[in-house]
Amino acid sequence: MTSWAPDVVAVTVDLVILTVRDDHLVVLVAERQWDPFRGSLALPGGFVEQSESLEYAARRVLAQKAGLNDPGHLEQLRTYGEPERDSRMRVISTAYLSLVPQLPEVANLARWVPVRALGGGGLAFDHDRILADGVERARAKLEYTSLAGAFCQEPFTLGELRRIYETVWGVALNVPNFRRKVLSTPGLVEAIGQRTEPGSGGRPAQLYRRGGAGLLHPAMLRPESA
Amino acid sequence: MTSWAPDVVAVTVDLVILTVRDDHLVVLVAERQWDPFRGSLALPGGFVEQSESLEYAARRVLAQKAGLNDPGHLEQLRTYGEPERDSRMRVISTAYLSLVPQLPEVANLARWVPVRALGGGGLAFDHDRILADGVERARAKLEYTSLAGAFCQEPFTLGELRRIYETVWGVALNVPNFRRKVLSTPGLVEAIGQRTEPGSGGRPAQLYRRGGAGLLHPAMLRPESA
DNA sequence: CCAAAAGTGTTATGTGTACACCCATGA
DNA sequence: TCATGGGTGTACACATAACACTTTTGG
Repeated sequence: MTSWAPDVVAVTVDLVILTVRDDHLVVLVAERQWDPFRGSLALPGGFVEQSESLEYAARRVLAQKAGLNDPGHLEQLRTYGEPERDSRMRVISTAYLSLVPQLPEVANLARWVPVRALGGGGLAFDHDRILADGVERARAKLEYTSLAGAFCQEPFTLGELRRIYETVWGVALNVPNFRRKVLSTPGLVEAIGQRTEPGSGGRPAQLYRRGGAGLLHPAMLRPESA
Repeated sequence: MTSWAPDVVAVTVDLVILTVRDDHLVVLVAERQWDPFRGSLALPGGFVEQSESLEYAARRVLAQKAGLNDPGHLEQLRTYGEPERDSRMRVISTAYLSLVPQLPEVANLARWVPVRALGGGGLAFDHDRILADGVERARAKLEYTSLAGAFCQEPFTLGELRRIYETVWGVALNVPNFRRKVLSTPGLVEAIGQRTEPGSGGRPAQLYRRGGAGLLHPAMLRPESA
């Protein structure tokens, strides 16, 4: 046994937190207070502490920087480790993807920005790439999982659920066929036996909550994507 | 600016290297020479050096420990960062998944072991979990990508390609339907206009090479999995 | 009355699946 | 002639896509 020791690096977590507001897919970003990239927008993130797991660190950042104590959905996205991605030191970052319902208000210095407004550029570090990966993951998983429900506040109508798909995918879906597809997929949604209060024109809709199924068989296919 | 400094941890890469040999899905493992887990089997891995990217580190380990200089396929799998996963120090590990053709021989101290022989237990650290994640990723990606070709040495027959799917998925596929499915998927395979030499009974088969397509539309569905 | 959103019915089209059958080779 | 693997044809079940139509609300 020698006195050799491995190189050490700093490890962070960065969060892609998505929700749908006013028919726009929006992401939570914060303005950086210090260099590098002072004044630029960046994804919420933080260093991983010695005795916490990566997921625990992600939940801590979610609570501290976004005020979210119960993320509807949280999954690991990918790890980014290019040597020059942070000019200060060697930092590798494990990104997490969180999908939350519309409810959260702007927290601290963070705010919601439409993904399309960022247009693939403008975030600090390699966060444009991380955001793009997160959005693509979310789009893909709507197809074969029940993840769209994570964007909805319960109870929800099938119209609200459909607008989630349409917003995230950026396409229009056929209304009657969407309804049949959702209802014929076991465990995707469960009717709670109530209707919306009439109030804004149109027939009151039945209300649903998320079902127990995680994976969809067969998948909900998106039309040739936009 | 204060003198605060982030916690630092060691970062490693671990590799799940899969291939198909004799109709078995096998993984490359090495016997550990030092504690902890001395004598146990573990996935090939190594520390990430200061100035190399994670993927570069994975390629270096692939070359050094497995003698593979041109992996057919290499992708990031997931990052594992539980605080107690390595008793010596805080180590987080980014796992990579590599799929290679049958050709490679056993290298150095590493050897091929059927995944089913490990039976979900027996590897050092949390490598059972990493292996399970890698196998599940490979199984899933056969469905919607052209990844099965990465297991084949070119040129290959449709029968060989079919046995890849059957071995990885652990199911039997309908022979005529598999053929039509593969040939009707644009860019999956390309005929090279030659046949196998007759020699072992049965009609000589046409030979193919991998096509340019990465994603399959529509997907190759696996029967209810085994 | 019309507009808007929910919800139902029907039909064409395409894809997956099952199975019968033929072809080319070795033993 | 049989066994083995390659390769073709065909019919049925099922899912999607397109569109016409009805229901229930507000203006």
